[in-house]
Amino acid sequence: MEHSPTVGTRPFRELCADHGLTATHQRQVLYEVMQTMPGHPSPEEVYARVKKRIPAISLATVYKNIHLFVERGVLKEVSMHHGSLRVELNNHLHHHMVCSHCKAITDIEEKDLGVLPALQRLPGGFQAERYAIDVIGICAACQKTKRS
Amino acid sequence: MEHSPTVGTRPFRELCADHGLTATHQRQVLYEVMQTMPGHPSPEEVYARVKKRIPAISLATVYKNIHLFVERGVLKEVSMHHGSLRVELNNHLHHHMVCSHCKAITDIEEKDLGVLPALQRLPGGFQAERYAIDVIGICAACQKTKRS
DNA sequence: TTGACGAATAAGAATAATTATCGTTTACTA
DNA sequence: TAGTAAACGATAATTATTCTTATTCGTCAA
Repeated sequence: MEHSPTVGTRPFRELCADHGLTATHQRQVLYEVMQTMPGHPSPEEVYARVKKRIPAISLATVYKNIHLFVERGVLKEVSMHHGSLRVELNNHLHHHMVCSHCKAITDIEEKDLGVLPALQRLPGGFQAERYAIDVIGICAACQKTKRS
Repeated sequence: MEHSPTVGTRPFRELCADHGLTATHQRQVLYEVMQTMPGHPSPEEVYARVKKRIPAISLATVYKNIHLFVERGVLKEVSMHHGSLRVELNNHLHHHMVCSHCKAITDIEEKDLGVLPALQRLPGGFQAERYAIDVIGICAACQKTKRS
């Protein structure tokens, strides 16, 4: 099975350099796997997928690198109404709709939600970097199965 | 040590009745303790405080009643960029500023943030009930202790 | 009022999720 | 290519959450 080792590799190395991370094989696979999981995967789910490509990888490594990615801005932590850590790639701007009944999280585009006014001059000298909006309510499926 | 058992008791019983909860001693203490913790306490922190008044209480009881309070709308779950559940009294409308460095959460009034346009007609037939905004950034204290 | 019944509760046990530790291996720099 | 710091993997420890069960609470009929 022929493949070019440089395809996809260079962008990842650049990404690591940009974020001050050393580029390890495990991290690259972790990152690639998460690119194929567009939702809000749990660490266990990511681990299961990565294990197919690196059977010897440890769950602790997955946790450590997820936290590291979050810390360095490669991933974004999704505010949780789950029982476990959830993340997503820090790609395009969107927010979340959280069903208060079944806890499902779905994405909503910023344009479908409207934009907040400027984030300058917040109380206490807080320096804003971004904002995350959770719209909380009842999803369509739960509306059907629920009386009143 | 004399104290009037009705002071503070009746409002709590009313609150329970309003939310369809039976008024138990543990719940009352839990509620009273949380009133003295205006921030966004974790279950462990609440547990530590409650234990001073009810040494026999179990952490599980704290968790269960916190969840129950959230379910019935007495408490509100704070969207977390913490590793653990955080709650607050469900009092007035505000959002949160989360420091991505020290994880502190401070409240921000809705008027200081601006208001979102209407929440009608969301994609997928999602029925919105409320929204919660997290402004993520660096708090004043962390700005000082951080180079570049 | 009192006692039996059913529902709701609290405690502790059990489980799940996450983090810390530590010996070994790997990646970057000179 | 050797030196050094960082990362890895295994597993233990800790923390968070759920489950189970004995007990308690409130109600209602006698």
